[in-house]
Amino acid sequence: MGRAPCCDKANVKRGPWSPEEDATLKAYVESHGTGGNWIALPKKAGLRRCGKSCRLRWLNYLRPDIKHGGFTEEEDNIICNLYGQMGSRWSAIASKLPGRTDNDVKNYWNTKLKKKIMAGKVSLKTLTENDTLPSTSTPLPTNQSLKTQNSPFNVSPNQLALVLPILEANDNNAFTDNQKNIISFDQTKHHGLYSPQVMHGVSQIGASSRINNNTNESNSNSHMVSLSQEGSSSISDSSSIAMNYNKCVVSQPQQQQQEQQQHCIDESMEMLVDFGFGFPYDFANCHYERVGETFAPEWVDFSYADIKPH
DNA sequence: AACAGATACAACCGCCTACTT
DNA sequence: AAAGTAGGCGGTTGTATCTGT
Repeated sequence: MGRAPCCDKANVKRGPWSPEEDATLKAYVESHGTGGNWIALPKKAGLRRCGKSCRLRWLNYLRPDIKHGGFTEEEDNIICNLYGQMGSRWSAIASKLPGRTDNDVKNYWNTKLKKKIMAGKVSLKTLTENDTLPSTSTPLPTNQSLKTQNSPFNVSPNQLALVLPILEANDNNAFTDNQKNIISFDQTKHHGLYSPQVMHGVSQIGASSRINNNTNESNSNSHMVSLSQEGSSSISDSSSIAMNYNKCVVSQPQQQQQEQQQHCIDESMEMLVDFGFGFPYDFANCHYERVGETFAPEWVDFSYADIKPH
């Protein structure tokens, strides 16, 4: 049984607010305050609206100090920097922008700012090894700790995305039928889509061998992307877990090639994972190299951020 | 002028958390 | 301590408006 609804949906008005409703709510809140109880407020104010709806209307639209539209360049930069540091914590980001609401910032990001970044008009702060992660996250595990990680359940959600593929790496059946509702896209056609500003390089889990997909041993350039939203026409930022199973060559530094040649050709997993950071950190392309019986992450390439299928 | 598709943004939904009983 | 509840939040949807054909 689900949770009880906050109001009687059949008897409350929904949809856009009329000027009269706005005036009623504004007058009531200005003269009485919210009373610390939004659920009871609409009845007291004489509105046929859900309390949550009233709260949202007040906070996002009617509050006297609200600014609408016309984000400045300075605000763009603040949003980009904060997003780079904390991801899609819109409320926290909006709190640094006087007069802006979380909804406003979120909409602005989704409809305009993201495109500006992709066009290279605004740069996004890139995490480096010296940067700290958002305070709500524990640091990403080191390469070593990931390799020996047995249980994903004592780590943060951000880490979970990194650990899950290891557990499921050998098991294509770990994915549900819905997840196998797959769009394939060609890496070679998307490799140049991202702007230089959008995260590429190697994550904190450490750099090592890079996998060369352009060799004959590489059996496919086709990556499989599972959708979390059936029927969606594009991969959303929050789509999670995609996979491809490849046989490919691991490039090694010249001097090591001869002695390690027998290890150079190996099976690897490549995965698109959701780190929970939101764009552009989603869709890191994780490469996993077989180590003994398990797969261990070798490097993470963020260059696939925000790719779209064709 | 009419239509289709894209865009912007307001509003809703449902989950999570903190607080109260 | 457990259960119930409201507030807060991020993700998603609905719809009005804009733009291109």
